[in-house]
Amino acid sequence: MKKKLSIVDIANSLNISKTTVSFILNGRAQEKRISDELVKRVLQYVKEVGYKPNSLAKSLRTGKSNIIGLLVQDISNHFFATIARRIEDLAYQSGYKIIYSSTDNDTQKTQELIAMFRDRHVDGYIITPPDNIEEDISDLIKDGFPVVLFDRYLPKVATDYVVVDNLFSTFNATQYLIDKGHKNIAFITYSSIQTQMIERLEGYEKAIRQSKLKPHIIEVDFHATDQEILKLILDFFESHKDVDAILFANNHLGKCGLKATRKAGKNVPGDIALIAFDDYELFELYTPAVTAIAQPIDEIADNVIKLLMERLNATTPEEKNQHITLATELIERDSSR
Amino acid sequence: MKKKLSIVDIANSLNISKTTVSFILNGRAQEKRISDELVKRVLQYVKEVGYKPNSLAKSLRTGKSNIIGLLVQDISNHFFATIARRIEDLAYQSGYKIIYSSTDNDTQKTQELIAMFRDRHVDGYIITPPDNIEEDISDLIKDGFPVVLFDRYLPKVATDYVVVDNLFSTFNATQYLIDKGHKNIAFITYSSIQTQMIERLEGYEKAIRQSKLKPHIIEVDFHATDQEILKLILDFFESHKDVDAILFANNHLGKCGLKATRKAGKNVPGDIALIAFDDYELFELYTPAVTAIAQPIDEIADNVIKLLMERLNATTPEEKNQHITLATELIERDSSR
DNA sequence: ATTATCTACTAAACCTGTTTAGCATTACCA
DNA sequence: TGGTAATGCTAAACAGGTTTAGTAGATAAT
Repeated sequence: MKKKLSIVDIANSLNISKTTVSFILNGRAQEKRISDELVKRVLQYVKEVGYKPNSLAKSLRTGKSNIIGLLVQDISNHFFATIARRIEDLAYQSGYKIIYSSTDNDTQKTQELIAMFRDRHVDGYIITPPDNIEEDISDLIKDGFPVVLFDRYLPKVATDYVVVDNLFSTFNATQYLIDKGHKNIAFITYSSIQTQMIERLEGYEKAIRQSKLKPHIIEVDFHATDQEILKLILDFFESHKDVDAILFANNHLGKCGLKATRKAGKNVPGDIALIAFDDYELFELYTPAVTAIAQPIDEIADNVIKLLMERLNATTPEEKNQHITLATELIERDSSR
Repeated sequence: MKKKLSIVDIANSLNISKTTVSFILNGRAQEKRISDELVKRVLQYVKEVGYKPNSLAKSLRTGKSNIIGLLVQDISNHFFATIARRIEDLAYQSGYKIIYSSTDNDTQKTQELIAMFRDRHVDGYIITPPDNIEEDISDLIKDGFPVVLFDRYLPKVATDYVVVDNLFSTFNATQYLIDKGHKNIAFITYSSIQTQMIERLEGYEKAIRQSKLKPHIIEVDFHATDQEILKLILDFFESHKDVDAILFANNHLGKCGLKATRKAGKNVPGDIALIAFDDYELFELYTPAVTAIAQPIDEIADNVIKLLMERLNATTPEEKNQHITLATELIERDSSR
């Protein structure tokens, strides 16, 4: 095991001060009037022996880490995993590393994770905020950390965010079902105060209201197991035999919905039409293929990173916040034809 | 913004030395003969003002970080995402945080990531190794870092690992198809020198050989796109009309296989029976439901963490390595009936 | 000749903890 | 009473970088 070299070793080997080495390695040679000849000699030697500065020491002194903290609701969920993956790649290209973790929508866990990230001197934050986290996020911002939210935002917190046009998406999907002649359209969602969920509900309600139809809303507890969700939906089928279409507020509910319709022996779309929010391969390959509201995953990731990089590279803290709302796409498939 | 407290602030406020504070906070009060009265006073005050030691400074001095580096092939793949999620939870319970990243099976990227992890003073490593990474992993081990591999292992590197019984799994699945009367069973895999892939191929070949059947093996390049894989399979269907069963070497190939059989208009399992390695919800919900070799995801994660924790807590470096091989389960569904 | 300016560096402080070595007191013992 | 041991705590070194403040010597300006 070759012992790791330190900047002092480099300085000693070249008989110069570690200050000089530090200046050169940080590109401040010109500014500090280090001769070109010495710069070349140091760079050459450093390359030769493969010296890499200890980033802990660096972070300790500078307060910067070149690390971005990414907090998603659940990394094992396809939507978040894919976005996380792309964010990771993009950040990497800009010289940043990512630390990520799942919040589980658990406020306390999120608080602990934020504390850990702060402690680790993370440079910026990308977060899908759980409930009641406003204060912690505000503190981050107050303390000058760049924060970008996505998927949802916090109305009471002024910060950058990237979301999709949830209200229009469900309005449009519901209208689509109405246009197909469906009269009893149900909406299955989580009971949540998060913006994306509220907006999706509003979009549904707006379309239903406009057409003077009767709303059917099932709210599922966020911590309900798949079994419980399944049972809830099956019970709903029992008590609402007239429902002829369902809109699911996210991919997980959609998946449970598929299980439920199958178990109930419903013919899709003959007996009942289905539309899910957030497309993924299951909906594409399922028989019959499921109509879905596809979120622009790559675009979301691209914009999140773009906003964060702008803030990280800004010399003065930008005062006004940027809010990006992206369009979704209704992908029509067999389940709603 | 309240400025972050340092151990010096604590010491000054209490008019004692920061050494004393450090000893107390690290539970070395008894050993260092600090009076119980003072211990109580310090602990009380620290709690009161909410002081948390700066972990960067701590890591810099001690060389320990309470962070585990997790390198999986692709975090957006369901199998890895789920394992990563569970590993994260388990590590968290033991007081460790996880930094994870995707290797993409790219050797150079993996080397860079390992360098970054080392640099960040990560305490231990969990890795699904790509090709040609033997030397880097050996270096880690030589330098005393706990390393646990999973999903595959490196025959030339002596370390702990957790894998499944790949050979038996595919042997068993192939035999299952043979018992059903299939005569022309194909195996679709990646051209890979990784142990898990080699073993899966061997299991298939062994069963085919025992029954004196003719092997049909398609090897797909790891970097092939879904489109290319699809085309390859469709071409294979064209040129091998007699094939009546396919075993896929992993979930992604299985997914492409579903698309292919659908596109080719094949009746499953009438025309052709399918079995996929590595179960997930798509296979469960697809019509017809796909028979799959289910890996014990939770058990894999549990054992990986168990092995790593044993090494992390060991006072002396354990000489002999532990190799854990877990059983898979063949989940019979419609696609092979 | 003296002062100012510039060049090319560097010593020492700093970031925030941990760890080593050691220093007063008091207690104990012969 | 003098020597040893135990008690209770601390100063300073250390981890490995960055940054501030400054220095020695050469050149230019007054």
